[in-house]
Amino acid sequence: MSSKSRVPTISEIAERAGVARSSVSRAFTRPELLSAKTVLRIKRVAEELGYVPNSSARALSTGKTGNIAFLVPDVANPYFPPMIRSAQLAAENLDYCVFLADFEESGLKEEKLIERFAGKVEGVILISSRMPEDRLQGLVEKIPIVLVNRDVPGIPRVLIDAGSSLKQAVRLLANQGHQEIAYLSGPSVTWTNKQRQAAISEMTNELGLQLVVIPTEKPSLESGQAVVDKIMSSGVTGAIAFNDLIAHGIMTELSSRALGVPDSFSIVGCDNSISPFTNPPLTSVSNETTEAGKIACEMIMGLLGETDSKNDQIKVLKTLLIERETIGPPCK
Amino acid sequence: MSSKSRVPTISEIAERAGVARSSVSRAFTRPELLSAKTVLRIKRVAEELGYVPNSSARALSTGKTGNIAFLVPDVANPYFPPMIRSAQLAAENLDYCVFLADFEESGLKEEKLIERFAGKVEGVILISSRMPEDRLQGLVEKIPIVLVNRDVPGIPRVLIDAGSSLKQAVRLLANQGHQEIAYLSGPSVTWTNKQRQAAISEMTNELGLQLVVIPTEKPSLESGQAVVDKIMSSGVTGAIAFNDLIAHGIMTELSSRALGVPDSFSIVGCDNSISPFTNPPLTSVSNETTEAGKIACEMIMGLLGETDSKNDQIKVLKTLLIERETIGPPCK
DNA sequence: CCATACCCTGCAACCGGTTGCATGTCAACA
DNA sequence: TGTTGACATGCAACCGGTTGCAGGGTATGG
Repeated sequence: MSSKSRVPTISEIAERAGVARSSVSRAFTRPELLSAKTVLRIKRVAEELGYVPNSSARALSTGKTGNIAFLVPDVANPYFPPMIRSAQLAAENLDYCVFLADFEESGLKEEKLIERFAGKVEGVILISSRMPEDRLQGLVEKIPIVLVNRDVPGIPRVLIDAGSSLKQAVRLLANQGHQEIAYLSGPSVTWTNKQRQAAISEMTNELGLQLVVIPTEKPSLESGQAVVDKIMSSGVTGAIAFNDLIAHGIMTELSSRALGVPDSFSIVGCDNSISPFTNPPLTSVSNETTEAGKIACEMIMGLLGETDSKNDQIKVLKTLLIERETIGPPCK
Repeated sequence: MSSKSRVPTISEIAERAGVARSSVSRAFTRPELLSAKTVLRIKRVAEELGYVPNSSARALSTGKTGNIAFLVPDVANPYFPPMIRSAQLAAENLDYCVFLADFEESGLKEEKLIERFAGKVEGVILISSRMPEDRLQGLVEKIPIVLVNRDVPGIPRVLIDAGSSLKQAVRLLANQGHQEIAYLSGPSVTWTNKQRQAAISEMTNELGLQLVVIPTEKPSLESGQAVVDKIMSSGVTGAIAFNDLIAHGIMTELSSRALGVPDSFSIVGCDNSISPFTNPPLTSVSNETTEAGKIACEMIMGLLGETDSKNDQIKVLKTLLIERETIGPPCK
């Protein structure tokens, strides 16, 4: 047990510098109220003694902790890290620190985590929240919340709209001659999944294609691999997956059965997370997750009065279909 | 600006329940000191009013914030998220919250972040720290620190030893007939890179192979792609990369030049992060990052007196070479 | 030379819990 | 029935900052 050298308090600095405690406080928070000379002297003494303001004490008297929480369904899903990073960066620029937590795709755990963070943060950013709408509405009374990829009226939110890109993907498949395609759906409660499925469904109807919806257990590689049998027996010739991980799982499994993509089967991913690096490169929907994280953070800061809140209650980000090499004509 | 309903304080609960403030406090922290009846009454009132203890106030008087910080060089590198998740989970079980920050592979930023967190956390877990050793030694006087993949005497640390697995990989390449191989090195200041390079170098010497060390700019896919020209002109017939990302970048670039793996070139990755999913599946070194995160967290808790500290100053985790399909005979 | 105003600094209360110590109550025991 | 001690609760100081208000000093203008 190494003995930590104790940090000096405001009182010790005050004594050493021959001023009142309040002056020391002001030297750090509102130096314009003191004479330049005094500020300098105090800062010198503080430096010398290695003074660091105690943030619990500061938080107690100001009521501001300088922290926010960032909750994601699964840190290991490559969709989220870029968002985490950009949000953290944005927070850092305003001297905020960010707690990260993984709620493991569970609305219950999500709620528990929020409760735990409640006293420690000034606001919460919820990514792909699984909580029931009424609980969210209740929560928002107690703490500022910003949602990403969840559409609840009255709560500030950032939505990434993959709809038009997915419609374009359907059209692409139709142009190649596909008549029956599958949608490998993601977590059924999420806004993201509902929105993606709706867009695809709308477009297949419009073009007169047959759509088969096949649920997956999790938006992971493993779930993609596991669902290949169902795809094969459904008779479809192409598929759009909820995300790149599922799509890639399918590619891997097909490949192990000596079925090539796109020769034997066409496939489209979503999120552009790992798609540039698959072999062959996966056609996918690119979205600005980095931008989304940044905006979400700015929204929270707006709610906290740290930045000018333009009171943008909702921000929708566009996406782009990136055509690569996994779509071809149907193979029967 | 939605009006947040104010949280009641201990005083209001006390008044409503007809007891002293201290009793309310004890009802939550040391209920065994009060009669069961009183505890019940207080808790009921608290529940009713939606009381949540103010953690800043608690932190101020106890000196314990209940937070730790977890710093990684790059959140988006798939090597780290599993570690982040397991550490967070372990912390959560002991009622700790974890701050996450990305120091962008920079020792300077790392130091700045630690400074910022200093007052807010009880301890810091540093992953692949880039800070100079003397700075770390200085830091450890001020705050409990646990290192992962950095070997500084006197500071508790978790090391993932890929050495023996990489030696095995060299042997595998030698058995296939390779005479000259390359090591695509990672961030030069990191313990991980030094250790990996040393192991490979030792084994190539022992087996009489020629080793070419080719530096990469970052441990990323892009850097892997960028370095293919150098590899080709070096005349080697196989390579071991610092990590899977670099290895996969190389595979992608080779593939776009119509050079197949392992027919035209043999390659080995490290970390087993994306290797199961590349095409062809990449031979790589598997390591227990999940375990490492958990252990690091337990070590910190040990330092904080939360768990029995077995005073394990150092923990080394073994690795395993996973043979897949990217090693073949040399092609000249 | 005095009044006025401004600038700088100190005083003291406050933020919301925690905790050592004192006090009061009641049961058990002699 | 008086003494002892365990148990339950209250009192008040304390953690380390922040901030409204008051007061002293100095410059400025009449």
